[in-house]
Amino acid sequence: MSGNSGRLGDSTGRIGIGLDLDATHMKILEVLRENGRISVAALAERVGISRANAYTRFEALRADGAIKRFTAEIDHLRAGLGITALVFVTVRQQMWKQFRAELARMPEVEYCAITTGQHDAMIQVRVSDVAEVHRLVTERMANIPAVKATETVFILDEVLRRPYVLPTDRDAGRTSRRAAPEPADVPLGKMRFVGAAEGRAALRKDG
Amino acid sequence: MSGNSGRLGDSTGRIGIGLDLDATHMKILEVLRENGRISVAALAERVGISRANAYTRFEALRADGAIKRFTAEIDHLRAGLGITALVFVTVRQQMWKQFRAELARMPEVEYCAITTGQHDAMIQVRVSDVAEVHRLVTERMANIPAVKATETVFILDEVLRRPYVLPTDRDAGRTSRRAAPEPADVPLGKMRFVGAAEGRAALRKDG
DNA sequence: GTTGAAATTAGTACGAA
DNA sequence: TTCGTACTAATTTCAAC
Repeated sequence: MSGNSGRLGDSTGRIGIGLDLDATHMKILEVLRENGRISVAALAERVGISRANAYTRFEALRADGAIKRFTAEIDHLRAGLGITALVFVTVRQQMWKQFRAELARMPEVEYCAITTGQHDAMIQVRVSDVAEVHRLVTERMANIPAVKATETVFILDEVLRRPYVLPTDRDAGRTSRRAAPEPADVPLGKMRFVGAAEGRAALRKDG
Repeated sequence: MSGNSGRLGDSTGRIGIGLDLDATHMKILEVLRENGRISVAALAERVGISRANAYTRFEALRADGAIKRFTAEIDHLRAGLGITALVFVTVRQQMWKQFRAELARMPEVEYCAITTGQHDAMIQVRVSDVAEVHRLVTERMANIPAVKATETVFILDEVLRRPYVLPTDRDAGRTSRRAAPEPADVPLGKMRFVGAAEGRAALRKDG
C-alpha cells in the first residue's frame, strides 16, 4: 500500500517526513483550520510565539506541504447545489487510469476515495436536483467503460464536518472518557470489517 | 425532509434565500475556495470589480452564510493521521439524538452524513494506525446504545477532493462533452439506486 | 458601483539574546 | 532558534464622485 491521504494535490511521490511537527506547529494548524484567514500577527498571539517565528513556521508548514491549501467552505444549498449523493463504484480492474481521467472531467464530483470492501471507490457528488443525480449516474457514469457497476445513496443531512482532524484533538475529546469501561463488553457480532479481498471475491460472483 | 447540507454550523432553522447570488458572487466564491487567504484587493482584481464592491460582497456572503468558514487543508499523513476509514452505521430508530451527541465527543470523526440505503449514516474517521480503527469501532462505537451495527471499510487512496463544488463548474467541465451520445444506450441493470425505504426494509430482517 | 487618499496592518530584514 | 524592533510594502477603511 502506498499509504492513503496526504497525496492529493502533489503528484510528487514523496512521502518522507519533511519536517517533524512539534507542539507549536500543531497549535498553528489548529488555529488555521478554524480560521484560515487569520493574520499571522493574530496567529502568533494566539499560539504564544513571536510574530517573526510565526512567519517562519507558517512558511515552513506551507512549503513542507503540511498545509495543502486554504479554502472557503461554501453553503451548497445557497450556492444552488442542494442535493448530495454518494455513488459507490465498482471499477473494472486495470482501467483505473481511465476511471480517474473521467472523474477529473466531472465537476459535480467533490470527493473520490478508493476503498476496501464491496465496492472499489466512493464518490460524493453535488447537484441541484435529484433528476440530475439520475442523469449523472445512468448517462454519464454508465458510459465509462471502466465503471462496472454503481450503487447510489442520497445524503439526507450532513451532521458534522470538522475542518480537518488533528492528532491533538484526541486528548481534548477523551477527557470525559478517561475511566473507560472494560473494552469489548459488547457483542462483537454487530461490528463488521470489510477487507479488500472479501469484497473482491464477493464481486466476482456477479462479475 | 428538511433538505440536506447547508445547515452544518448554523443551528438556526433558516433555509430561505438570504440573498440571491449573481455571477459576480459566484466568481468570488470560485476564487475563495481555491485560495482562502487571498486579500480582498487581489480578489477584486481577479473578479474584475472595484475593491469597495469586493469588500461589500465579501461581507455579504459571509453574513448570509454562503461562506461558512475559511479553513486550512492539512496533510493528514504529515500530521500523524495516516489511516482513514469509513464506518457505515445502522442507528436504532429514535436514538438519533444520542447518536449525534456521542459523535460530537469523538474527535477522530471528520465527517458524518445521514444517508438513504442499507445503512443510516456514514462517518469518516482519521487515526494514526489500523489498530486504532479497530479499537474505535469495537470499543467506543459498540458501546453506544444507539448504534445497532457497523460496517467498516478502509480508504486506500483519496483520488480527488475539490475545495467545494459550485454550479458554475458544470459549464466548464462539460465543454468536451457537448455532443453527448444518446442517453441510456448502456444497460441500466448495472446502475442501482438505493432509497431509504428499501434499505430500512432490508435492515429489519436482521434487526 | 467606482476611484483615490489616509490610517492601519501586514510582511521583511537584521541584530541581540 | 527565537525574539524584538525598525523599515517597507500592502491592505483596509472611508471619503467624495
